[in-house]
Amino acid sequence: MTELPGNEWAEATLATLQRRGRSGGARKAVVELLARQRCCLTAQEIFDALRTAERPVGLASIYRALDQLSTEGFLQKIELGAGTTRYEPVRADGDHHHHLVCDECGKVESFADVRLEQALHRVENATGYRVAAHDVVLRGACSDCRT
Amino acid sequence: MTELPGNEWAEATLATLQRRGRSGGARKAVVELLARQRCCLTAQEIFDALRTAERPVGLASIYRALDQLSTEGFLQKIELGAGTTRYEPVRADGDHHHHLVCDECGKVESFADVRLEQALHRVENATGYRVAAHDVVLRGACSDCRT
DNA sequence: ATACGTGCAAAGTATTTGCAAACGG
DNA sequence: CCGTTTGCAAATACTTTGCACGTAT
Repeated sequence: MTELPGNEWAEATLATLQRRGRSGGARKAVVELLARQRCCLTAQEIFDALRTAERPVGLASIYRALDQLSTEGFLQKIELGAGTTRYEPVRADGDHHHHLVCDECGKVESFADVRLEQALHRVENATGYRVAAHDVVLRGACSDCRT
Repeated sequence: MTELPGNEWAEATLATLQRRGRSGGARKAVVELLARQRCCLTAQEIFDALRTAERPVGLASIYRALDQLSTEGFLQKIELGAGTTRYEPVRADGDHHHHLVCDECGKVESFADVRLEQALHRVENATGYRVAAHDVVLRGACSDCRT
């Protein structure tokens, strides 16, 4: 039986941190919450979720955890243009995706497309940059909101 | 002789606004400054540029102008992930492009790629959304900064 | 013990808003 | 004139930081 992919990521992340002598309850709660999500969360959403359901964690600790985890490559920062930064797990592989935002209702979904990735890689190789990451955001009206 | 593309955009934008009974010196200065840029600017950069060189404009007026102009489709909002929003003219055509950011020095460049656009359009049609815009950002180390 | 983690409150930034005065047709 | 625009200052929203206390090894 394979585990839920989220748990796998959480366990690997926490194990790596612990090996580096970094452990702590607040960060652990953040990691475990993110592992269970299907899409990216904001710091405030994490704060609210942990406050009511699990282990309350100070907002500052959440920001610190998110900053560390994304700097160390466990999380990806995602800017969807609404003034708040979102974060989501960087899972082992096969899960690379991008985001689709509904300008009306704010809904966020994800999508993946192999040909898009191929086109991106071609461009990346042509830039002269050592490209470390790419983000694609599509904005529009979702099927519920298109009038 | 064709005009500079920037002036063309500025004139069309200001003329349209004026037809709608909307005119004013601060917004005009913002439009004319943006028209002369080769890449996207932040509100603060616009403030600084106008303060020293042209017509001083209050920061609040700059934010208001940028908000109106992007809502009305004259400007595109660009989020490059540094916590500040950038804006650039939406020119008539043939200038559709995306951005390349150096994580080390902060430099921003633009690029365009037909095959990337084709891949994006294919994806957009498959989403079920009415996609109004798309943004692509590549991040990495530029040729000067890659060690 | 020693280094890391955490929460709170205070400080910072980026952006928005209320309002009275100035402007434009 | 009358609606729009502007600048200032105050307010807001998000995020970061200083610091004293708590925790893990």
